[in-house]
Amino acid sequence: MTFKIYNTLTRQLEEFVPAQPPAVRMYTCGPTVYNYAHIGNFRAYVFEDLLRRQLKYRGFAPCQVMNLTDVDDKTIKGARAAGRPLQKYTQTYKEAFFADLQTLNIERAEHYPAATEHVPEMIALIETLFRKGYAYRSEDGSVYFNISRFENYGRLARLDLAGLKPGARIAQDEYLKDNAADFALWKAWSPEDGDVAWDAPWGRGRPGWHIECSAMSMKYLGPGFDLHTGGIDNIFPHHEDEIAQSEAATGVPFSRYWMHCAHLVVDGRKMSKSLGNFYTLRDLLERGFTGREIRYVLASAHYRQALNFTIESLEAARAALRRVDEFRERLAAAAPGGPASQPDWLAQAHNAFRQGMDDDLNTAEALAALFEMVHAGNRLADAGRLTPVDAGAALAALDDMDRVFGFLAAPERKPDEAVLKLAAERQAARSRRDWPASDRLRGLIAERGWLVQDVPDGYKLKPRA
RNA sequence: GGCGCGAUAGCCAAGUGGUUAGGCACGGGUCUGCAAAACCUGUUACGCCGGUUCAAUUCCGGCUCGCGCCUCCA
Repeated sequence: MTFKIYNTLTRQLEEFVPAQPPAVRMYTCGPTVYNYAHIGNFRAYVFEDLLRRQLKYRGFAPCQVMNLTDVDDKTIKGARAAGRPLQKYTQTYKEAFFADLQTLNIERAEHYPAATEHVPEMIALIETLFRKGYAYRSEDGSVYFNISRFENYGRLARLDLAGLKPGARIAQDEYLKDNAADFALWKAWSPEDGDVAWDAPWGRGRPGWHIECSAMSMKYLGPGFDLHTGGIDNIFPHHEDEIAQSEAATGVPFSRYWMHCAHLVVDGRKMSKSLGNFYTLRDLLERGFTGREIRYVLASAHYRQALNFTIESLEAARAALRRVDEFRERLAAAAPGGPASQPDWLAQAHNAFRQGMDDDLNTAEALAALFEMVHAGNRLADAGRLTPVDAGAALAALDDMDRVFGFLAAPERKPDEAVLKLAAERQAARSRRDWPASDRLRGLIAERGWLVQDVPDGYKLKPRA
């Protein structure tokens, strides 16, 4: 069995074979730090995290670079509006971004280069493009890439240049380019930029968005690398432009595999502030959902399929995870231990999990395999036929699957003294068969966020979540 | 206009030329002082019209509806 992925470049399912296994050099387009990232952004980051974890699971050693765009139109505008220096402004959102990654149990990449710290590299790259005749300076001091010089332009997006229709989205008079389809490598300083500017041989200004990713990927991964990922909307123009710039400058193929994550919609509609269906991660946490539940929802659909995100799906995630947690608890209670075992029901589920993930990260299939395992294990346990050895093996399988899923481990929460005391009082009331007092105490405990469950030999306290 | 994607049960969501995906919700049951939780169990769906085929939700064609991108949106 091999790890297959859908390569946007060829529009085909391909076996993933990095240039120098086990190393995998991968670049993932990161956030523009002008605001809190929203749930749609995080779908892409969770997808990339699943990919990263799957690579590790398969024995690869990823070196992942995720850029932080901390200078562009939006960051400059946002900083001005906030009346703060650009660096201070973006710092706030960089920190929020990393906190959010942690909330979602997203593993850290090896490198998080910030655009503002790599301007010299970008200038050098643009100089190379000048030298090779791909770049030109316009009257106002901006620099553009001449796409007519790059014959493969449009290959990734499958766009026919002749079919490009200059439409409403392009302000023809905004920039002074030779060809409307040319894109900016460098933007000449304008008064709105304030003190956000760098000196370059061709004039003062700031780098364009695309050149940032080319310069930083080359610096950390070399001129050509294995895998590049991002949101589907980045295919054109961002990734197309990255390819053009990079290959024009280096003469070697840029990324060999490209993977793109489909969009997330909320309640079946594109997320937008005016529809009131726009969520940041923080919004959802404030509503009482956990990062774990959110991660589950984001991971539960195939990454190339539009994901319909709803509050109900978060509630479904909560219930599904509770079931996994109960199963895990049950396994742990079976006093597992002894020699390793691999009963059929477990091997089957475990294999189905691997096959699902190997098949272009089919998380929905892998998740189904997980629940097949829960189901089979519970049945055996109910029948009193789950041996401690098999329970231990099942626990190990859960942990193994969680290397990729990253949401199977139940967070530990301990009730405080007051709750423990109430629960003890309730138990006392129960033993003297004082049901009204017992029920009243159950209510008090619930108010403190805990659920009492009566079990044969006493009671259990569960967070109400 | 160009390129591309989708339509699967109440909701979410895989997949397959014939054999139960899975989750949530709901019904029934076990357990329980009552509950809750948990577990077991049940509900057999593939937009429309043609075609190919012994057999189509799956392949082909058309249609309808919805969505994305088409110059700096994950």
